[in-house]
Amino acid sequence: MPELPEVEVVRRGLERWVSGRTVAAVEVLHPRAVRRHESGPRDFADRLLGRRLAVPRRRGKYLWLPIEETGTPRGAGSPTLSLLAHLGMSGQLLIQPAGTPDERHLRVRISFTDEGPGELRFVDQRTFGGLSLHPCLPGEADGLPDVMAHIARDPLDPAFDEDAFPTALRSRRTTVKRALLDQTLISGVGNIYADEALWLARLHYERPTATLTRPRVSELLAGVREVMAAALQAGGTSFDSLYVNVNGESGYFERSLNAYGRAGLPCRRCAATMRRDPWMNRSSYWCPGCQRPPRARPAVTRRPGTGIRSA
DNA sequence: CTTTTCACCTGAACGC
DNA sequence: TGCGTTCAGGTGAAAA
Repeated sequence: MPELPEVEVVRRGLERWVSGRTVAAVEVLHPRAVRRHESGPRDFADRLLGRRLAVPRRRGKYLWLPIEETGTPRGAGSPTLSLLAHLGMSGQLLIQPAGTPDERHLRVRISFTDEGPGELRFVDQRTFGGLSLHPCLPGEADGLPDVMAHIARDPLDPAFDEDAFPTALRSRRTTVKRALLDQTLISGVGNIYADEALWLARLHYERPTATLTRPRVSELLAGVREVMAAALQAGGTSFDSLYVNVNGESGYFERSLNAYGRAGLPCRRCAATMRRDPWMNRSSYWCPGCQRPPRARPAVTRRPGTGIRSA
């Protein structure tokens, strides 16, 4: 289940093995893998052919390779087209020597004009992920695809707005975990690292965002960064065997997880028995000892002219 | 406009 | 053994 750290590991792999290479052939083995490319698989392949891929970029869980302009000096101007990749639940980008037997769930193969280390393969069992080509937002030097305009900056982005985040989170009328998973508010956080960050910040996932003070939100953000930094340090982590990094090596990190997957086990901080709650067709893992559930409050109604009163 | 729900997908694990 | 059910969960369209 790739979240930001895993995607960053893949980005680094692509930077090393794919940057600067020219596309020689594109084979789409499953049309669903390029469904976000609206002009279809044929157009996807045609547009990539003969183009050179620039240094990959990332925002949250999205990864893209700007297409270098042809006929202009390298580095001149901003890119106008980018190859966007999202790994979804089970996507992998693999570098494989030509001739390596196809993976069972191989969806797209991109080969290059040079000898190089091999071809780029997009493998995805559940086909939630995919590849697509998009125009870039004008003026974006990084070639940000236009379809990503609504994706917030992630907490490892130097341009992430520290001051605006607590205000924005507190103004959402929802609960704190929902807010963490809202990619238009903060990107890159998925179910696993959300639970980890909440555990670090001693916050229950159902805490209404409006009840958090700005300092508490900042602590939570620090928790998000801490768990992401640790995962990145460990080489991008996911214990789901479906996740493999760009070179095909699995990343494993479960020993470092304090909340996710630990139902029935003692909390590493207070020794209380960890719990798993069904939550939005998913799971939330939490410690009843140090992440106190919010007290059930009476419903609050707003009436024009009378301010806020309890029902 | 904001917030919530649900379809999309496959395969491992599990219960009977 | 085999069959049906549950679970995993990011995204965005649709609904509320």
